[in-house]
Amino acid sequence: MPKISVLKKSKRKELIIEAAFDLFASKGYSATGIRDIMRAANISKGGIYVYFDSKLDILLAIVERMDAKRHTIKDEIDITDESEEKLSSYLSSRLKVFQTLESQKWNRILFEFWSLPKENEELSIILEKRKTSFHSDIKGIIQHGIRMGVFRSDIQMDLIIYQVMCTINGAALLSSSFGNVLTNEHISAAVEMHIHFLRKNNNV
Amino acid sequence: MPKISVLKKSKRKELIIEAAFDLFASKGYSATGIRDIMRAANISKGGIYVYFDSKLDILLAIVERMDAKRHTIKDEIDITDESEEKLSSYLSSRLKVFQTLESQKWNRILFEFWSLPKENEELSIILEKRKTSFHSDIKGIIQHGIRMGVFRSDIQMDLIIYQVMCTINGAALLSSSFGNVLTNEHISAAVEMHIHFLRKNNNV
Amino acid sequence: MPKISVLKKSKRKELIIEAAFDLFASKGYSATGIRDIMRAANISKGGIYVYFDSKLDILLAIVERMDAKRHTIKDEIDITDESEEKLSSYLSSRLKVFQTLESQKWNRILFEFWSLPKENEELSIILEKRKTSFHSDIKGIIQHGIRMGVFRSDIQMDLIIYQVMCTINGAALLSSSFGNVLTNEHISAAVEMHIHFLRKNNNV
Amino acid sequence: MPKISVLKKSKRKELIIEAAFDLFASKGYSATGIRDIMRAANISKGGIYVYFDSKLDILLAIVERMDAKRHTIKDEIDITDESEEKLSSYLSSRLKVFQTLESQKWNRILFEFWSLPKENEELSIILEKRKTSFHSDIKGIIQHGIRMGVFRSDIQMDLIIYQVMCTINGAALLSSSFGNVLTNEHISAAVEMHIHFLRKNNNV
DNA sequence: AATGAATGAGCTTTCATTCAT
DNA sequence: TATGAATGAAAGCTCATTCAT
Repeated sequence: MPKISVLKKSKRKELIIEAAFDLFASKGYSATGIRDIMRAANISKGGIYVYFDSKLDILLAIVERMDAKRHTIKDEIDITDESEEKLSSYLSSRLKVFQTLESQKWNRILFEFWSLPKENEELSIILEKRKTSFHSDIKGIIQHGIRMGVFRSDIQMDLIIYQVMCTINGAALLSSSFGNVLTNEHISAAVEMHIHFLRKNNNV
Repeated sequence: MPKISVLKKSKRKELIIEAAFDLFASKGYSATGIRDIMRAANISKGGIYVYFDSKLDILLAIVERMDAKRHTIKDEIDITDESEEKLSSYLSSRLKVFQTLESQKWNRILFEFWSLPKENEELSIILEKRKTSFHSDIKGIIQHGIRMGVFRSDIQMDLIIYQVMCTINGAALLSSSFGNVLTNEHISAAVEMHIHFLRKNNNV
Repeated sequence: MPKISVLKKSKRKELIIEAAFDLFASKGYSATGIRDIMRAANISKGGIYVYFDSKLDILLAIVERMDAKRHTIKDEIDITDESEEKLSSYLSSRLKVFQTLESQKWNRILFEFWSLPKENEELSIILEKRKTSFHSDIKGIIQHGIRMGVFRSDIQMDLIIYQVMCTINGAALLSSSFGNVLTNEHISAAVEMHIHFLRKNNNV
Repeated sequence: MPKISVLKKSKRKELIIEAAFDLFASKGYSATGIRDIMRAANISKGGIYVYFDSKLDILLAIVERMDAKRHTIKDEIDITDESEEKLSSYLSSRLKVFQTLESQKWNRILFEFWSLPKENEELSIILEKRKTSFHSDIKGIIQHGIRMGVFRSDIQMDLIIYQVMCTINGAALLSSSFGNVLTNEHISAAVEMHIHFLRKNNNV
């Protein structure tokens, strides 16, 4: 049996994560067996347990990565200052992510766990945190817009946050699970609609 | 004599479907075992296989039912005539459904399978059909609005359909899996935003 | 595949216990696999789990039996009244048991768990109880003898109990694990020695 | 130069044996993993296999050592001459050993293998030898006592040997596995009882 | 129609051992 | 000599499904 000892330890771990990521995305976490990962990563059954304590541990490593990337996106957006642009840029950044294949895979994995009961506490906490920070991100942006006098203040904060979250989550679902490609035009239209609705001097 | 046993038979089947429906919604399809269903439906293990060929078969029966109900909703809406109202009523009807516990359960089940579509061909076809008819429903309503001269025509049909689907699916996800309660205010705001965006004499 | 459905449920359970008992005695508990038991009991892997929750559960069932039998022995002895005879009869009954093949098997299983660390709490408690009741049985008999004036009272109770326990446990070990056959002569000699040592008018 | 490395080598080996000895005694042989030994001996997994061919090989090395020590004990006793004292001193020496922590550890290891003798042939032979030499040691001492006219000759040799072995093995079991501390008083009582039984002018 | 004992492929995980470095 | 990543057989156990009753 050939031993790929040329690959460094970290490379091997990376390989397993990537293989598992693809499999979790396409077959689903619970339908993916350690055997599948082992075959895809070209490693023996026991070999996987050198790098990970359990199947769940592999998932957690994947989720950690997703989180790291998500933070990167938010940080990039935070630099912009003008309020209306801030929402536009936040929304379109978030949606643009869904155009990547990687994000589509991520979302598939996420949906499996969001829709399932809290099997694992650690995971539940991570996902709950994601949701909360998601919510507060949007809140912050919109509040800022209102304070700046660009957004109307006669609308309940909660309602608009809900709507933005609907759009983002809906787009995530459509692009990742339903196979509807999300084009730049779709994104622009979505952004336009939300801004339009929020803008102050809108004669309704 | 035979009529009673037929009735009894269908009652038993009904019982299994209902038990499975609750379990699939709360624990998830793959996490639900035949044992769980058997206990919940107060039937023996072998007894289930009198009415269903497999666990998947139970799911399929559930999905079929969901489809039947969905059509009912659409048919009710089709009666209204005036265009703007038509979209309002379609959208709010669709969203209102998500306020019911039953729909939340349905969505949980659906999401598990939307995110893992390739497992079973039969199921994939059903879900694909749902999506297509969903799409054409919205298309029809908006086209009608444009023809009526109430909706602006300078916008690409595809984009607005996508947006409506995002909102609906996002609301489904939020209400069923994320635990965000969908109030009438949320619905009104969502409807308002979409109508606002589509209305003809909107000075952008 | 032939189904031995003629055998009643309890018979099947009995079969598994007996197969496991023999295997645990000859190969040891931890060296015996579920697969070994399954083959010996002519049952499928899953079939064992119809009757027992785990491998440990099988062992516990065996230990329960042992306990039941042990109590029978003690109860039989309790009937005798005259003190010296009481110890003789207790000691020789206990030792005679070691002549049976079944007891030898039991002891082998016991020794594996007595010498091993407390892997399972439930088992530890059972074994600890056995030891305690063992100790108090002997104590009761000897105290009675002293009260009756047949045994000398100048000896420390603790020492004689320890000696009796040494002899019994040593005989158990020799007969079950070392293969030394325990004859009636051995038993008589052992009894004689202990009585001799305990008798009142012994000029030391 | 080579001498130092030989010394180092044996030190390493020593270290492994000691670590394994403690672990086998406390956790049991089969429950102790190579990982445990490796950590306790501060050596890498592969490193162990430089000095030992297998886990069993480590055990064999431990058993060999035990044997060496046992012979030392017997040799020390052989010097004494007067018969009654000879047995007293043999018995009490043997029992006194059980007061040491090291011997308790040894016994725990031994009991695990005495009760499962067929696993390894080499080990079986060693243990069988131990038993035989044990037997002949006692035989020699008692025969000598009879020849000297101190012990009665109306008793079957076999029976008394069996009894002595019972006491010794019983004490080993009680002290090492049952946690019953063996005091000097226990030992004296045991010796006294045996001598008492064997002495010539005993009016039974 | 209904039961539940029985099946066996499948699961994740462990572990003594090997071997390229 | 020493390392530890890699191996793969085997472990205990689960579960949808079958089938004699």
